Amino acid sequence: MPKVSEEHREARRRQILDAAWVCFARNGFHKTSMPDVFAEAGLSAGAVYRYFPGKEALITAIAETSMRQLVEILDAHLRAPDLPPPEELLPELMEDLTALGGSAPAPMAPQVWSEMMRDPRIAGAVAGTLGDIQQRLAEMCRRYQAAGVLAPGLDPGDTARVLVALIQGWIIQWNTMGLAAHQQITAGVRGLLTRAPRSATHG
Amino acid sequence: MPKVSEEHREARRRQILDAAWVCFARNGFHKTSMPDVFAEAGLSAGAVYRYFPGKEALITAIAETSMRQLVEILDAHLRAPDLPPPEELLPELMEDLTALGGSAPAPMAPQVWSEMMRDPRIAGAVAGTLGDIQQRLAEMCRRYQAAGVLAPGLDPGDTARVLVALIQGWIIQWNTMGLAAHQQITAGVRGLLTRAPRSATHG
DNA sequence: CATCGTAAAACGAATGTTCTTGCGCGTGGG
DNA sequence: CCCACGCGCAAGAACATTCGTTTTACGATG
Repeated sequence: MPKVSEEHREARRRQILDAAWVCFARNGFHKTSMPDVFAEAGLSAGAVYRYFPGKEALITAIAETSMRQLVEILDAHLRAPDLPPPEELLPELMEDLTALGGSAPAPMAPQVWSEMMRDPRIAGAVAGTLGDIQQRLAEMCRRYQAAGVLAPGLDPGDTARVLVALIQGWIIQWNTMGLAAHQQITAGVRGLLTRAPRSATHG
Repeated sequence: MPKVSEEHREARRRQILDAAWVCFARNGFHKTSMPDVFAEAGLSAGAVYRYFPGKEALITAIAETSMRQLVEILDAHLRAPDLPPPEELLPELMEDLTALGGSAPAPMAPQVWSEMMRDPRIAGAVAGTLGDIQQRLAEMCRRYQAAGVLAPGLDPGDTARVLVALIQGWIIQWNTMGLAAHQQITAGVRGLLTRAPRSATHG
């Protein structure tokens, strides 16, 4: 017989995860101690350990959430009746990502990608979500090809992987080198894609 | 009066840095303990601390070195009489990077980029080198434009930043998702750039 | 009354760093 | 030329913290 409502339990989980998010974004996974999370959550050690078995569970949950944010943004664009022009797609995605948080997009992402290399549990929890991202971008490529604004000879899956890589590097540069780098990349992408191979000109 | 030759001292530094490189590549910066480095170097704690003030000095030195590797590869290409065709440039760079180490290129890079966000000393040590990389790529863009294989309207600096982002994401995906991802990106880049805006068709 | 949460203490393990010790070689007095 | 001295180098035990986690006892609450 539960003594508190299920919503209360879920709210506590969120409270803890939100606190962990703040701490991880501020100091990184490794330089964040569990007492840091306790303090940020305003909870005691016992309370946190009642909801999560340990620090690694917090990390994997946060890592998976951070990647899923991008999937949801892509889904929102896919649900819309039509996509922005190709040269505006990535800039819009970056703007949406920035709107989620602070001044730079996805501040958790670089350390997630770094951690994937050495922590199989994080890799397992995140790899599927990265595949989802690629799949959404491939679908967008197909739509562009159907609309005649992208060369039909391009493989959507391969092209999507290139876009994933570009997004990853974009996020890294925005987070490490600041807004100026972001604006340069925006200009560069617009310049490249407004001259990009389209069905109409290369079909 | 030094009791050992200067070459001996420099050899010891290299010995320690090489050991740190192996440890950091294997377990990451944070999951590598100083005793790990001692063991890998075959030296004692006192010996290592005689040559480096602490762990952070090792990290920054390794981080800077790892980024400079890419600069040197780019310089090698710039010294050559002519560049490969644009669609082969990035694949060749990735091959050169892979030749330096194991099965994936620049295994240190993702954690360096992640660490830049939170450690100002690493950011300071690496930002300049990243700027060097961008500058080399911009020079390559200018050469391509002069050769008429890249649209002259593109800003070399902005385009170079896009290439940096693409390389960063490429390295991440190769390291985290394996060789299959690399091959997909290679195919995607070739597909995009063989249809890329060139002076001859858009001039 | 069972449960949830708190506060605090304690846990062993592991961390980065320092300290003390002694080995070994270059050097200066014989 | 030889030998013992002395110093730089390295070793590795020992340092104080800090870590993640568990446990304790106690109060609040449904």
